[in-house]
Amino acid sequence: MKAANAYSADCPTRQILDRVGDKWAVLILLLLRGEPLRFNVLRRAIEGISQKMLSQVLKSLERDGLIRRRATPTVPVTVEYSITPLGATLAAAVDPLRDWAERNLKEVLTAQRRYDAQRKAMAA
Amino acid sequence: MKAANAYSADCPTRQILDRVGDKWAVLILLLLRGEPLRFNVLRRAIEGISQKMLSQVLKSLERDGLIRRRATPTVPVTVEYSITPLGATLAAAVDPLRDWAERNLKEVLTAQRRYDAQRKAMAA
DNA sequence: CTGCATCCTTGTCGATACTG
DNA sequence: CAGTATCGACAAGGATGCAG
Repeated sequence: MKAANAYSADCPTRQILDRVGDKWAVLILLLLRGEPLRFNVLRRAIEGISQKMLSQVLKSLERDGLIRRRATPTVPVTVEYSITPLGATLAAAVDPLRDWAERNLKEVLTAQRRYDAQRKAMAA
Repeated sequence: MKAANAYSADCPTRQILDRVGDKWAVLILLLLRGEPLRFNVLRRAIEGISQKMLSQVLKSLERDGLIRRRATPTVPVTVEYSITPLGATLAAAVDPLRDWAERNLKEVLTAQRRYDAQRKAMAA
């Protein structure tokens, strides 16, 4: 009931959370689930991501074996990113979370307002 | 406006991901699922978290309505954190992710080694 | 025991410019 | 088109000390 279910620094949950914790990574994974996409298509699909971040995260996802990069030597080059079977299983595991977000965001926002209002009242 | 399946900055998925992206928050949520816990118990259960971070994240979780804080006016004061029904549903949504982590961490690590080895070979 | 305030180091990330 | 390189601003996060 206590120390038994502690979370050591190297437990799988924490290692994966470090990656899923990257919001960009998850968004990319979800987008690629539908079909392979090109660099600039992803860039435009994800509002606010910089080209540096996109490049970085794509590389990281490829390293983890979650997506695959395929360059075709046209001029100029075109590069397609696609999800791997492993990546697809992760995306599926993220689905419940996305569903939860859509169903409960409003309630979370309400709780925040309540909390803030109460704190403000106490300050006064 | 954006493409049909783009992720705008204010979509629920991104807002929740910003919170779940906090690895500490998720760990705390999972720990509290079992039973209410005190501050220092949590601190010890989560290897490597600083007291500052713990304090910060707990407050944030409370604000979001995901956990509840209850102080009993003993001397010295003792504080218990417990999960709310809303928080419990989020924890449940995170479960598939934790399962995925445990089942697939090894494969991810393998992919990383493969990737690194290949890059090293190309550098040479 | 449970925190908040302060300082300070470190890393993160956007902006910009340039290459194949 | 698809990146890499560099710089600088900014914020996250650890350490410490103090308070309720």
